[in-house]
Amino acid sequence: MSKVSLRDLAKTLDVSISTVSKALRNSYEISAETRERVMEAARQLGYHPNPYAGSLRHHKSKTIALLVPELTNNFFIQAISGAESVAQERDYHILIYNTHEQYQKEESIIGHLGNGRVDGVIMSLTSETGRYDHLNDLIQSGIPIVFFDRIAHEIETAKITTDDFTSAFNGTEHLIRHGCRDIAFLSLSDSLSIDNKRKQGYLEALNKHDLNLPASRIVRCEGDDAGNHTRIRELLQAEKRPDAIFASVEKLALSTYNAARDAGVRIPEDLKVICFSNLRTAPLLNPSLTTITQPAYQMGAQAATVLFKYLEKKRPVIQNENIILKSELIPRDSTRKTSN
Amino acid sequence: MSKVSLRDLAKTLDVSISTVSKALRNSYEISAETRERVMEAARQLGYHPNPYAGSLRHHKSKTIALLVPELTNNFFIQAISGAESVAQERDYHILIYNTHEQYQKEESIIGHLGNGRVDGVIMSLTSETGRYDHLNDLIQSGIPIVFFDRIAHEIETAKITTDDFTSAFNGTEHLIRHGCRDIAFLSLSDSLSIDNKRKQGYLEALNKHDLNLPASRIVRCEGDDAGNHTRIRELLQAEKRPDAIFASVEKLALSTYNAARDAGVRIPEDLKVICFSNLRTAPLLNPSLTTITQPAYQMGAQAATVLFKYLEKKRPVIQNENIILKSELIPRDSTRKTSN
DNA sequence: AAATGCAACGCAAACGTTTTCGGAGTTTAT
DNA sequence: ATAAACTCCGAAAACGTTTGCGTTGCATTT
Repeated sequence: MSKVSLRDLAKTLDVSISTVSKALRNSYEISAETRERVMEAARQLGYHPNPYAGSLRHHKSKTIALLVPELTNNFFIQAISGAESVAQERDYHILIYNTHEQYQKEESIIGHLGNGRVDGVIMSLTSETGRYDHLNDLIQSGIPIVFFDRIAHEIETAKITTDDFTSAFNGTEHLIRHGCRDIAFLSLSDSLSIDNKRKQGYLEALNKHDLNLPASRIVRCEGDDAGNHTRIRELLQAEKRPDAIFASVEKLALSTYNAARDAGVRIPEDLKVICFSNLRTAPLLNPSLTTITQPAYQMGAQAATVLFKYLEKKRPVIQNENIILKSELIPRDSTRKTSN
Repeated sequence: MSKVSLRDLAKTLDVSISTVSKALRNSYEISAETRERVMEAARQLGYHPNPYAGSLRHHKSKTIALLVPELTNNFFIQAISGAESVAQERDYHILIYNTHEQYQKEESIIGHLGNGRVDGVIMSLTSETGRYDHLNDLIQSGIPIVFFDRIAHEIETAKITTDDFTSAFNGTEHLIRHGCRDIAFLSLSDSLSIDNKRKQGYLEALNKHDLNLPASRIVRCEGDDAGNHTRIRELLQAEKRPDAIFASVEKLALSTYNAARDAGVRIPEDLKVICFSNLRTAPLLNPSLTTITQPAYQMGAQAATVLFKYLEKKRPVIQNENIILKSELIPRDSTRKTSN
């Protein structure tokens, strides 16, 4: 039972190809009787239309691309899961690409998406991405992009984010209320919008509470886990170590846990830790980890919903729009007040 | 700058479409001079070939599908990541589908993959999947499938698994060596090959050590987290509770941690826990979790490698082949020997 | 001078659809 | 009875490629 085409159906039924095609699409031009015959034969022979032939005619692929900077990451996975659910409902297909936090890969992949392979793109930027020509080119060629989390402000389109500034502000205040005065901020990138917003929220909270900290309290980390580990360990073993760490992303908090263990620094007695995270095991950690949890699944679902809404129009140019969802601060033991 | 086709290039260069096409593919039929002119123009106008036109001609899409029963799952994500890396190297594209542990979805998605959308499939079965007609049909229609982890023995093709029997055997012996005599096994499915192998390994170890346990020590769990939680809590609060739990999958171990906390059962003093898991935070849990960790990334990469090897042949019929990778037992505190 | 060879290019078919248009046959209206 | 309208279907173009083959012009060989 090899592939069966319209032509095959037409031949066995002794009608024309166009009749078969119309019958399958319930055209009014076809009599009920032949329609039934065609349908039956299609079922019998296991006919499935060749998607690419249709794509070629319609300039629609019913496929979107999903670009993320990291795959083994709870946040992105949940977002992907959300987008996938919406796509499955709408009979869309999802091509997935890992940009590995590399601008060069992002550019290359976006380039390959040019000519009709996908109808639209959902993406989160690389931590290296500082210029947006490749993205603008794609949009110019008629393929809309919806951003989530790591967005490009400069591009006019729909962007799904969370209240990063407020969350970071609240998170920092949470630390201050629990007795911290020397809070280090672990940053991932200088070019990323979310990183900057979180940084600003952190600084604004310090400012409100008249805490003057040296610029070195903002520690710039990288993709490399091992490097981050030693960087954080040095921070914790320095002359004057911070009494709290605000990790801008989950993996930096995990590195902090490991580094603290190595350095003999107790959490939360010696060091309180909070971070943005979608870790399911946060309540089970030792100690349980205080997190700011983003609605990752909803962000992905929302991004897909917005994209599909526009894709169903004839000329899909997405309006500039900022959709901001709320994150949730979940206090746990890593920021628990201690006697000393 | 809208989409530019071969025809557009031909028109601006005042040559025929076929000349342009051949020039771009470095045909010997084209002079070096025109070849350069064409290349330059293509670069200038940002020409990218329409992938679907090519697919239509060649019956090759350079695309594969990846079906997993769950997305928010560390094992599957790492496997996906491995497959994606290999695919990106080879310029293949990956369509991703979540079957949500539902046979019906699996069947439907497989059905839609019939006519040329993909060149091949990499998948892990649903816990509900007990019949394989849909998969056989797909293979009959010329689209090869490579299984990983949750495989279908009945289908002749390449299958990537881990040494589930041995790992479960060793894991159970590990528990026995650490003083456990009443070990419960949390199972996920009766139809899944890996679940059965793990169960057999568990039973064989019990047998070797002359431990006779009632059949009720094998607890059949489900997809529903809440249900599992109460099921496990009841197990722990029963008259005579087990002194160890062997969770066949990660999420059942996490439910066990939660249930133990609810029931006031201490790990590892009252209950030792081991499980198959790819959790990055296993060392950071309270207590740290003893795991049998599968080489998930390598499994995905391996599956992709095997698939691509066959796809490059003319008639891709995959030989029956069992590729078995080794899992690693990593002892941690959840199975630590305690005084009492 | 005629025949042959070769280099460089264009024609056209094909992949599997969808859709416009026209045509044949039948029914309805005048 | 003739014209008009309607029903049902087929022919063919188009989407953007690739490729076998034919064609042209020129140089080389006899």
